[in-house]
Amino acid sequence: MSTKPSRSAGTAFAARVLRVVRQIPPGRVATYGDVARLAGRPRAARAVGTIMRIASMPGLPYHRVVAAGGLVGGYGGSPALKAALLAAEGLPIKGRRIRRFAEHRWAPARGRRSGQG
DNA sequence: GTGTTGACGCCTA
DNA sequence: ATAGGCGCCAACA
Repeated sequence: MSTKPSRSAGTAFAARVLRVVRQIPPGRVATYGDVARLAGRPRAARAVGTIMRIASMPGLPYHRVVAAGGLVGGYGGSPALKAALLAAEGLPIKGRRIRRFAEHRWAPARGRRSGQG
């Protein structure tokens, strides 16, 4: 096994980021900072955006990753689409922001992994 | 190895 | 609420 990770969006951090995003359930959202933190790099919120843009995989709810404060943030293609997707999941989108963001903010299962298969 | 860019975060005016 | 600036990390030329 290689002692060094792969490059080009194949880093361990990138894999962790995708893993976290995949855990975000419908109707909930997490911030780039939260994903970065859960991925092991609490200061890499910006890098999270970079990774999602590069290592984007089909099937992952990238639209559920928003900026701090409940701001919808950016999105590949069109931020408006991101807001529309969130609104379609029942989130109270107000312009470029989510109302009562704290109540819709997602948190990973603690103690045990929710992944049961 | 260096410099620039970017789906960010927080502070200050 | 709006605008400007600095710091952080990873990908890319």
